[in-house]
Amino acid sequence: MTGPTPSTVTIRDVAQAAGVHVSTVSRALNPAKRGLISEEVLQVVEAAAQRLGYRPNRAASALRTGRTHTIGVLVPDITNPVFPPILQGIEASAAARGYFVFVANVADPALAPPIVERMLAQQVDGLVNAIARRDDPLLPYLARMGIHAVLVNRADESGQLPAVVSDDRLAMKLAVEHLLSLGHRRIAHLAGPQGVPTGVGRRQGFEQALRDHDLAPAGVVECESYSREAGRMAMRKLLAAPGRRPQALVCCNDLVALGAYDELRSQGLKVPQDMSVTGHNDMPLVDMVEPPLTTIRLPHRELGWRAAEMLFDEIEGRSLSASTVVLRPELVVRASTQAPAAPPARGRAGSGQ
Amino acid sequence: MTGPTPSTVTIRDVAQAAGVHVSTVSRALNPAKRGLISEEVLQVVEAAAQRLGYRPNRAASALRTGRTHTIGVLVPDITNPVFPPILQGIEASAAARGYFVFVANVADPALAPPIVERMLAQQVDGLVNAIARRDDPLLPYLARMGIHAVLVNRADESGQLPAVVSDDRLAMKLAVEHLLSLGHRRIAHLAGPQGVPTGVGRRQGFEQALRDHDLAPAGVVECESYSREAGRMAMRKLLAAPGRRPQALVCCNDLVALGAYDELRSQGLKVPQDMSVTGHNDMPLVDMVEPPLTTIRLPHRELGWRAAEMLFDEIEGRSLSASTVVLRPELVVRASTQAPAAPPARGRAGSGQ
DNA sequence: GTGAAAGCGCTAACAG
DNA sequence: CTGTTAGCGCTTTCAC
Repeated sequence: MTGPTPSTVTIRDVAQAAGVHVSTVSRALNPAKRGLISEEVLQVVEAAAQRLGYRPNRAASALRTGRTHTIGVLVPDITNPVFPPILQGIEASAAARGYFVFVANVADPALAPPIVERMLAQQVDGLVNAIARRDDPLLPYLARMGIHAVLVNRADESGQLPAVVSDDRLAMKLAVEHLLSLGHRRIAHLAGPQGVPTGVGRRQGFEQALRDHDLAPAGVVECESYSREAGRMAMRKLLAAPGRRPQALVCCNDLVALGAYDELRSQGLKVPQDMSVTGHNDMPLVDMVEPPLTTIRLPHRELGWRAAEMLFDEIEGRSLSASTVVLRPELVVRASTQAPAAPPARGRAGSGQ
Repeated sequence: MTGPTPSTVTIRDVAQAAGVHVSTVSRALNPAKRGLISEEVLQVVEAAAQRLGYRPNRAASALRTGRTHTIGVLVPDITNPVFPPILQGIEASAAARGYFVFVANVADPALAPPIVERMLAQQVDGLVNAIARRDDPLLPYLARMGIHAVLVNRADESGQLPAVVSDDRLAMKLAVEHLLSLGHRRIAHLAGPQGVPTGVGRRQGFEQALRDHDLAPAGVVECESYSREAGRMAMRKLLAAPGRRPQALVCCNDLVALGAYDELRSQGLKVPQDMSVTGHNDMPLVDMVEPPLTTIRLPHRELGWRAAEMLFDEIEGRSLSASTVVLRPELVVRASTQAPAAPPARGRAGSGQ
């Protein structure tokens, strides 16, 4: 924002103005090398650069050094409220370390390979991958090519690439034990798509948590996606199943839980009186829906931040030992969960049993 | 994803493998110039490129051509649900035209100039700016420097840069006339920060809409930001003002409306019985809060898409004539608005008046 | 239609 | 400490 700078002033112009050689300018302007330059020359060069409005050309230095100070981020859907905070964490880390972030919305997994190709053509220094799937061919590809990459939110089950994730088993344990402590015994699960790691991780966590208390699921239905509509369909399926209706429902995600709300309401059932419901993610506004949703809160921003930090460390040669970082989720209790109603036609027992 | 490509294979390697000169390879691989090459050479070159796993180095072509096929996007807060759809639109347009998008979260306007500097150093071909403020020094700077830039969501009041925005006056007119048609006469406004264009545009739109019906605002309070907490504070202020309580409230934004909900509830007032409330943006889940929010829906994704298209056209020399594109918002009626209660101590009149 | 040659702006040996 | 030199990979005149 200093004065009316015309256009392309190069290191050569600065050198000329300062009366030194271009390489001296290069060194003077490079924080890592300015120690090699005498104080007075430094002054002159900086003054000249300032005065001319010099702005280094990263494309040129990239060509020479092979480093662009640029990373790519792959997300499945920016519009899903889980990702903006993750992105924010990544971006904050990048900004702090002088990197820029390409964001690509990879709506269809089939589009991932060409997008990655284009990113590599852009010479990105590394990738943060939030679109990992089970048996994803992209993962071994990245590993084999030696491309710096870190996964976020979804882990790499084959362990080839480092990842930063939330503890899905713990999350499910928290939800299940909360419901158990309320007195529920017939607990069902609306599971995430089994093609993505979080989908299976949470389902297994759910089942394990019940097993730890010698209980079995009162139903598990897989959702086609992590969306409200998919949640509604899954809920419909669950309610149509034979046998006693579950007392409580653990959902793989808040949107799915809200879809379950939709279906329950349309069938004349009330949350939490007729069924307790829990979500996962604690996305914005789930505290304002009716009833406010009991859910699991994830440190999304930190997920992104940590993943980016790992990536930069790797890029810059400070490779860590820890290959997978697991962050702790936490239970947030709201009004969508309560003790089950007393069994009908048996008198109103206390909460004893 | 084709075979175990080692690392840096260049145009030179392809030329050698194909038995032609590098410039021939360059031409053959450039869609705009392949017409200059004979069919058979084309085959050979493409086969060689394929076989060797050649991937063009954009940093090199950028250095040569001055074009990076890269744009920068400046948003104030990725986490605000307004921006992800805008970003999605931008990204979709970019992907379709072979560009990548740097996303920078500019939390503090003071940080904008250095971020823009860094983006220009990265040789971005242009900028989409969603952080314009009133009297923003960045705008004349961009214009003066001849940097390709398009504003989204917030307009440039000085008209120096093209912009794609929603029609804020129309939005307010829709909200106000909806409330008038319900029978409200004492209508107040929680206004957005007057430092940003949307804040003043909506306030003016609100006032104008009332004036068109020979009415005056029943109160206008400015929020410190577009947040729920700021909405709550503003609501508190409005309720503390002397005079009769407004019957209806037009909010600058959904989050602010939800903050108003918070405060109304804590003062024992009910929406919509005691006060009708409208929002703006129709962000996800406002249809699920209690009561579901009447609001104005904006074509956010299209806002982003159009802005990006304008930018690319400008970059590629197809400059448009239209400098500002104004998109139409639409009213979405839900349960937070209803006819005012009959005046107390006057009997229960019908909805006649 | 294809080759030759120069050079985009910068950095990194290698002298001195 | 500073100057010299070469060249990163690609595109683009200019010849032929």
